[in-house]
Amino acid sequence: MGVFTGTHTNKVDKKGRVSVPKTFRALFEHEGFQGVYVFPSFRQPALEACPESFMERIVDSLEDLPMFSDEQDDLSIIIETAQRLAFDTEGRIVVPDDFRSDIGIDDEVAFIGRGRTFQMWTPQTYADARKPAFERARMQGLTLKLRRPSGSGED
Amino acid sequence: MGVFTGTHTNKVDKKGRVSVPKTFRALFEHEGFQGVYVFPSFRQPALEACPESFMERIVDSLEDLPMFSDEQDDLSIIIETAQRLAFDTEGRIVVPDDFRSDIGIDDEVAFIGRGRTFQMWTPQTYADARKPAFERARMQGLTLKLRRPSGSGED
DNA sequence: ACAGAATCCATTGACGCCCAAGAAAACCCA
DNA sequence: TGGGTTTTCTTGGGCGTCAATGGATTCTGT
Repeated sequence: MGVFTGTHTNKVDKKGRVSVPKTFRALFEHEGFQGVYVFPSFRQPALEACPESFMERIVDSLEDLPMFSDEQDDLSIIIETAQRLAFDTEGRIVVPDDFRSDIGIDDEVAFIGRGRTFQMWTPQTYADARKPAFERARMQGLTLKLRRPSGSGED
Repeated sequence: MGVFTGTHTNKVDKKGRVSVPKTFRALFEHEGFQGVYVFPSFRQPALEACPESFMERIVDSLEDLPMFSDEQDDLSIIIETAQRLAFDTEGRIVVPDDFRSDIGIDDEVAFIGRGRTFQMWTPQTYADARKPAFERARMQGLTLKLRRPSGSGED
């Protein structure tokens, strides 16, 4: 199946085009739409991105919330702002200007794998934001309780 | 199934390539992806490495947390920094420069088996770190209570 | 006709693949 | 058991392919 992992920094050209890393594009092989859905994160100065199948999961999850509730209204902003960006022949996308200026992207974009989704940051902003998080993890002895492997009862 | 055990030291060539010990590679026989996921350790000046199946376990565990939550953000560091490194025909991987300089790897890497995962150290750093740990274990008379074998009632 | 967008083409630099020794371990047989 | 042989693993380098990048050209709608 595969997951989005790692960070990869690519250049933005004058036309606003950026190559999506090949390792990320590879995960779109079985997608109907060859491109990404992108929307601004409301927690970080970054853009969230995901394949179409995942966007549909978000929509479905939103439908589980009560219709006309404040929560549904608020979270719907994801769908309202999400842009559908197709890959060009070389696997690039054009990030809309307002998204770029929103998070201060100039001539480089850092692609950050997040498992089923990925993010796009200004490289320096990401570095600054992550350093303290990494230190916190080190100091607090961050642990992760692993889910049992799905196949067998043994681990 | 097999586990990663022992320590093996191999050379890094000019291109940054290192052979992953054959005994480790053998455990990837039934993996979909022939290569490792590598990320810096929080706890030690070392790199953590694991097969794809293990990385997917981490992602699944993260998905059990709510999207856009703080916990998910913090734990995502693993996935964000993890690089997917494929074996070449000879079973080597290329360790990215920033990882190497991070932990001071120059021309040799020590592969340390840790069961379901393994680590990569600068040989000297590992030796220095292990000596006191081994002494502590000896002095304190460490013991380990074994889990019962899962298969039979035989012992 | 013009602006914006999509497609095509060329360059370069990194990466994977192949071949060829060294080095080490396993093997065999006397 | 020892020595010699064979196989396997590791290491090194050359080369071709492909991904990333930049630019030119065509297409589209207004």
